[in-house]
Amino acid sequence: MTIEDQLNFLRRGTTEIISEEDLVARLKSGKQLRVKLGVDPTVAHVTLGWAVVLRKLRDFQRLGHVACLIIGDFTAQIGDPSGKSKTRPQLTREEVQRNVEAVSTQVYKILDPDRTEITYNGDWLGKMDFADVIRLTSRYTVARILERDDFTNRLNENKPVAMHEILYPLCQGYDSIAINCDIELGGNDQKFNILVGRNLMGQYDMEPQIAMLCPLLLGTDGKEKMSQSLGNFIAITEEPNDMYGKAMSIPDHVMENYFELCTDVPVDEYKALLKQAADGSLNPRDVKRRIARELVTLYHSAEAAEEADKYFLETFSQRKQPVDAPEATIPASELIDGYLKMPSLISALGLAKSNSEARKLMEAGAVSLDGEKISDPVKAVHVQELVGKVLKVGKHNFRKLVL
RNA sequence: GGGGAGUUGCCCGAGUGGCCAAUGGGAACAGACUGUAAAUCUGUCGGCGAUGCCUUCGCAGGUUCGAAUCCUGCACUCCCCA
Repeated sequence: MTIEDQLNFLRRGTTEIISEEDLVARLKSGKQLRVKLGVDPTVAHVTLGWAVVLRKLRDFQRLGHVACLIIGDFTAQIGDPSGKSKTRPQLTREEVQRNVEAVSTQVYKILDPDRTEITYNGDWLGKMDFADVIRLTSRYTVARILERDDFTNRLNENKPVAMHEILYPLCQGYDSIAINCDIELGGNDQKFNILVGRNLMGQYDMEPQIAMLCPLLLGTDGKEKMSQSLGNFIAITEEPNDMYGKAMSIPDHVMENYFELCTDVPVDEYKALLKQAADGSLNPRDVKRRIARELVTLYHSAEAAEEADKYFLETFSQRKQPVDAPEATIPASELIDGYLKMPSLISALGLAKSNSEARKLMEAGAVSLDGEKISDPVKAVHVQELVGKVLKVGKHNFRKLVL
């Protein structure tokens, strides 16, 4: 691959490279580059949004470079203020530990383990004493920290900004000092933090890192960035049918975003598909099916993608009952002389949060048995009327009832 | 250190003694419609063995037949002054 080809390959799905000349120079040097990505284990799932930068990191690995993944076990306890309009709750050690365990295996669904170094920033941040912290803070000014919109906005709105939050960029910047990488990757919202790292490296007489920024993936709502706290996310560990279904629920206008950032479909190819969808020669739904299939293929397999596609067409497009709905055992504890009430069954099967919710769903006509609506929540039903039938709650949930 | 304002359900935000499980908006969920969506219309939006009962309006006490609403203390936040 020529340098030009490498650059084009790396450019896909980035918004900004600071600076591109530096990147070219380092690619030309021919040495194995170290590429830093810091992630805070604040959540227990790797989402597609997070996968965007992981995939970019993997792109570097494919070119023979090394991924330096920093698990922010220390910084997770502070909470990154980026893009946040309020102070984030500080996580406890136990919560962080749980997330670390979950996440550190999930990342290998994307990364090549042989070219990945994982470090924990608690190893250096956790060892600093107060004097070290003071020394670090003396390298940056209050005015420069307050340049950040997240803080000025909050100050203008008379909302609190806690002291520890303004230390966050310095913590992340210190990570860059600690592991001294060539490049730091991050989402667009990380620009400020990454540039702080770049500046600090200069202060410590190091070659400043190159900042490489990826756009933020929009969530399945098509409005906000994908995040676990907003619930608009797709996790890479999601079951094939769920992953497929969620992908199908994204609004049309974010399809390009998903193609570019979440799949390996060549640019020319997806542009052509989107054009056809726009001029009406192709049903946008079928373009979206392509995205859904690509995703399931990436994180499961091509076969799983085919099956999810089939399942989707049957249950959603044709509104049929799936041939093989997951089985659910009717809990014996719900039975009184062989009878039970539907709301308690529905909540016992986890299809509603409470009996009340189940009752309300029934009254709204959201519950059916073998295609027949049942809306009387009070009526006692005998098990024999249920066994072998398919219970549907809402539009997505089917359960074949067994004893 | 002094003075002032505030804390309500997932979020924003009404409510200043009974008609309050608490107006309104957003989110979410469900129904109809559809291309799966979006948009639109409709309904739901604390819990329960449910024409009733139980727990909610920062936390803890108190006044009252009765408190989200009044009093006391505590915690937290913001503003102005120093």
